[in-house]
Amino acid sequence: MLDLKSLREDPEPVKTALSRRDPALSADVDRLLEADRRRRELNVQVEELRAEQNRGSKAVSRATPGEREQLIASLKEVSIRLDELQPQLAEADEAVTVLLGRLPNPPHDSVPVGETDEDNVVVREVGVPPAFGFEPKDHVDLGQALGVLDIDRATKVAGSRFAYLLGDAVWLQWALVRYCLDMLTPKGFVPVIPPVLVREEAMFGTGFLPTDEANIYVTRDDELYLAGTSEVPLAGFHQGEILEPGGLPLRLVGYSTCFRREAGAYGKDTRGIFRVHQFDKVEMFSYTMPDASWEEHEFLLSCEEEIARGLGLPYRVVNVCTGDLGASAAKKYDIEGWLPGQQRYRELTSCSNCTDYQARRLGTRVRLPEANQPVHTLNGTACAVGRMLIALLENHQQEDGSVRVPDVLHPYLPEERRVLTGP
RNA sequence: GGGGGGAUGCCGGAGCGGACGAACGGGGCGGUCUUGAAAACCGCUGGCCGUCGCGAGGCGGCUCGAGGGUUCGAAUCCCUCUCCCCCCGCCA
Repeated sequence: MLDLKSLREDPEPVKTALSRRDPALSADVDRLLEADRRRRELNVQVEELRAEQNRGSKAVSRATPGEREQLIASLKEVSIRLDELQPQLAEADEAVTVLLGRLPNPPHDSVPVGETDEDNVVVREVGVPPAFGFEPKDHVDLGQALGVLDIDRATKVAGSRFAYLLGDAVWLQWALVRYCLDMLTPKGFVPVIPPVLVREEAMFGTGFLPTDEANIYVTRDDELYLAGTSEVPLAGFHQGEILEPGGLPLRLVGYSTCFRREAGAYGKDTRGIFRVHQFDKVEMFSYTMPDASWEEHEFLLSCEEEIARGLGLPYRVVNVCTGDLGASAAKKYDIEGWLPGQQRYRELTSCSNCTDYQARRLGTRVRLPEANQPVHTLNGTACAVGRMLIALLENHQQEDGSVRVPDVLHPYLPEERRVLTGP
């Protein structure tokens, strides 16, 4: 959510920045400012009446019985006028809230303008795609042959875009999770297993509602939403709280199952487990001082790269373009890993600086001498297990169909599971 | 699922229609005293919004779990919702 006060004072920079996402947003800002003007106008009138009412009420309590009746009669007038104005104010208020809630975070100047992921800008490439002396298989062929992946049965039980992970893939998942936690906790991240069913406030606060409503599962009887990422419950953790500056930056690393409807992705990535409705993910989340988030953003990215490098994956870092940014992000880096099965780089992680956008919606502030301010929030994928399994299987496959597990995971695996050889 | 009790400021806890933004205690901050500290004493100490002012700040509104209602006036009365606690049932 934007800061309405500063937007009033100087709308142009925000309009310019938002236009880089979508030129139509400039007009939305104008509509918002108009609604805000009306709201404040009514607000002044209502507050004046209320002040009169408050003064009058005190007078009533002090008045003699004789004066009382007349005073009450004149206050009744005030009360009636308030009854007329208040619904108008409520309406104006609602208009402002809706318009404000729909505006996305203005992108940072360094974000490239573009419409789709095709327009993302490559920041750097790290590692070299492996040269196989044979035709590399994709993760579906590898996984099924190794007996660690069963998609057909998942389709029978749950429908498309689901999978069973079996045997060594399960061990591998625990190893990946431990590897990430062991790397991140010394950097100050506190491990968290959060709720994955959340209320509307958390979904709104993180910016997934209203924009991404179509991609969120909702429970029918309890009005709870299934989180598509633990970013949601991790951001909601300090909802409505005022944090002390000494406690920042505050770093959490969540582990949770994630649920996504993938509406609008029909026909896209239908093979395998690249895009599924349910997967497990280790997610970093930071709360920072308002002036420290850009530094933290680079830090989170460096953590992601450390993990990818440790696992021996060739990857590139891309600066995600305006059209591909989520509503709450001011800037986002994706790490795209090389997938030999697809012969291209695909998104493995993403890392967003949401600046004060989520914090303002969530009411998470930091106590400062002049005035309390919204903190900045950031999130970054440490390991999306499903996609990481794809990358590991495809990059570390050998001619005989076996897969070598990277050394960094060996401490977490029994010796016989350090090379996947299948049944 | 059935029955009962609650939700007040950073924390504890009073108030149960009229000077209540809220007693009292604790904590925190500042000061006096002290070589320093403790103790004692004194003072300060919620959030949000609007408005005026270049500014320090002034004025006003809202806020006693949330939203409605009654009333000239609600922390206090009524309704709905949310959450917490206790008992019974069920249960990983």
